[in-house]
Amino acid sequence: IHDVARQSGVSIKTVSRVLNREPNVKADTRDRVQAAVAALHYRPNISARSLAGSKAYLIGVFFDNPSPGYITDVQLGAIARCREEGYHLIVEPLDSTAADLEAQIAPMLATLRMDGVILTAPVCDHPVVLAALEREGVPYVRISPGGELDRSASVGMDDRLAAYEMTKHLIGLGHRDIGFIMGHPDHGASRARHEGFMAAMADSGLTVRPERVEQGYFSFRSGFEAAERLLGGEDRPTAVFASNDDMALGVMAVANRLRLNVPETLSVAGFDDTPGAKVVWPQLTTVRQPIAAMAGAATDMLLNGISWEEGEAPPSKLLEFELVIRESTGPAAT
Amino acid sequence: IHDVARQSGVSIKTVSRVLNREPNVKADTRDRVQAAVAALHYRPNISARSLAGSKAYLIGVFFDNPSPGYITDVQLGAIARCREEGYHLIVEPLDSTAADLEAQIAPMLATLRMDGVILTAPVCDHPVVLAALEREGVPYVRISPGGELDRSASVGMDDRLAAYEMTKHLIGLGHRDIGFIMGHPDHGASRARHEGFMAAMADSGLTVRPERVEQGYFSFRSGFEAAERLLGGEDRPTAVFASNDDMALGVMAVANRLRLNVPETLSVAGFDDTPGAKVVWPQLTTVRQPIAAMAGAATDMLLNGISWEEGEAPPSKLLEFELVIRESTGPAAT
DNA sequence: TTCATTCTTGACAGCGCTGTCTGATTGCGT
DNA sequence: ACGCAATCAGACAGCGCTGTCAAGAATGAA
Repeated sequence: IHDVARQSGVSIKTVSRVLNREPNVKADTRDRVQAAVAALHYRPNISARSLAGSKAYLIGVFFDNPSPGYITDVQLGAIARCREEGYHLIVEPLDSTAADLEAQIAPMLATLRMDGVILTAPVCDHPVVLAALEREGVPYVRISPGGELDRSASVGMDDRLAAYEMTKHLIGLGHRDIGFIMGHPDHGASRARHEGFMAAMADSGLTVRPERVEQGYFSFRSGFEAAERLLGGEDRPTAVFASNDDMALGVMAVANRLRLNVPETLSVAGFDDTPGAKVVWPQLTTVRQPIAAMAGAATDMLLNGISWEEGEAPPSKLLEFELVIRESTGPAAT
Repeated sequence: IHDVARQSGVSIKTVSRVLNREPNVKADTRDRVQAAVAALHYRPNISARSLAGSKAYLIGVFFDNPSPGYITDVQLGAIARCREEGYHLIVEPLDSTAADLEAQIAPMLATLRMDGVILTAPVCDHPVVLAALEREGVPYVRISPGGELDRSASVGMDDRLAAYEMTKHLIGLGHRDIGFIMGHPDHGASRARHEGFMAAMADSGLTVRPERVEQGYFSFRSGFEAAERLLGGEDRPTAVFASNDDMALGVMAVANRLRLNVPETLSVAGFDDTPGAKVVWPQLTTVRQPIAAMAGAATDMLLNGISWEEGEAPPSKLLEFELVIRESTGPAAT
């Protein structure tokens, strides 16, 4: 507080200056102030700072019930960057199906005056949420948005390419008849993954029978049910590629029940590399998303200030994914 | 802001009074103010409130890398209560093995001046964390603490009884030779669960051979390795009770690999009822912890103010658990 | 009716910082 | 030496609320 100013023999404004790393402070005075700060264990009060200044030192993370592993990773990635800059993370789960979404979010935005918010699927594509954010003038960056890429900054990965490569991996193993389980239609990544799958099949001269593509919803149960339809009869694919791990786990469960050996009789591939992927036997071949890194990059954008010219594309960043080949995929049965 | 006061023809102090539900405001004026608030979409600024007043409207959640499902549930449970009171949740992952833990936490406590923090295992038993909290005078409540129950308020469940009942369930199924995998020694619940197991065995006149109790660390891998030791030889138990689901999943993986049918040849029981429990086949018999409810109760305590007389026990709340009997346990092979 | 008591409201200071502006000092070219 | 620009430091107001206190209105008892 003022004690620091007194102890180092400067005005409180100068203390404020060194705390905020403002220019035009002699190295000598800066050192004196920093010494006093350390000696007195002084810590600026965040409320006072945000009231007086323009920054709130708060970053928000909005999500709606995606997998726990996903959101934990996002939080960890974001926090790591926040810490370095003295920011803190506010988490706000949203119910995107609620009728009063607007009423939930608008007051929060107004009271908190956060410096930015990170949006994950599916709220990152929810028009009400985006509109509220824009109206309140809160910068936001979306992680893996499903569309309107030029509406805001975003970070993500090339879901299409990842699905393409995974499909190619399966084809390389000799699979010709591959089942695919789509993700939740509200998640933008679902479409990209589906496209990647279709493209890889087409590029390899393989046709996909319509009944080999099932709609899923990213949940274990939906994967389970889709797999029952896919694998129930005599005429079944030799591999199934599910749009996320939870659904792939559902496929494994069905395979187990049907006594189809994985990977000898049936190969199974997932997407996301959630902790669950290593928890089954055999362990799941999947795609590793750099979730924490994406959240970190999003935080960086927010912290550094995002802005772009009218008519130009907003900043966006595509991070590298990685195919994780484990035991659940193998050569096609001949 | 002031507009509300003007529009409703009262002073800004009166507006503040109705906003804070203070007594001694005529119903008539209150209605007028509320109408103006609604009309103007006025939302009080949280920084100004906490700077001027004594509340920060912020609750913290500290955790160190427990399972994602667990911390997500905690957050959800806490947020639900926070929302009703206009509070917000700050999440702070901690690295309890870091040497500079103190340096991480003290500044944060001082700058944020949170109204309370919720501690989960294992940080809820970390002396440095507790000391820092007490020094800064920040109220905290611990979820499932491992000891020093009279040091702070806490909420939890009866881990010992739950383990006791699960063991009885296994015994009731005819199992006499049961393996047990202990949890992480740093987590307080581990000891209670172990005790419950031992007590149930003893009460049923069963002896536990030392080699039937393995040390685990709550991770899938540790469960996997413990299970390899437990099930590797010819002389194996007919059931394994793991101290949490992740380890139980490890047991299932080993069973799968060893071609031991679950539950015909081997029964497996877990603890926690994480999402993963339903994701394996057969689905896991486990104990459901009311995690969100515990976090909600903890939040309630913080919001209502916790205090207790010197010499008395601090408030604490034990919530109900539930045995979830699914397919992974069955009659002992005869 | 009168006075004491309670209820209801407003004026005002100030929470702990930062933004702005102004003054003091320094450096450098000539 | 002098002047001008660049650099550094301080005074001061005020961010948007709440706490305190005191004044005015209403109520009830005598």
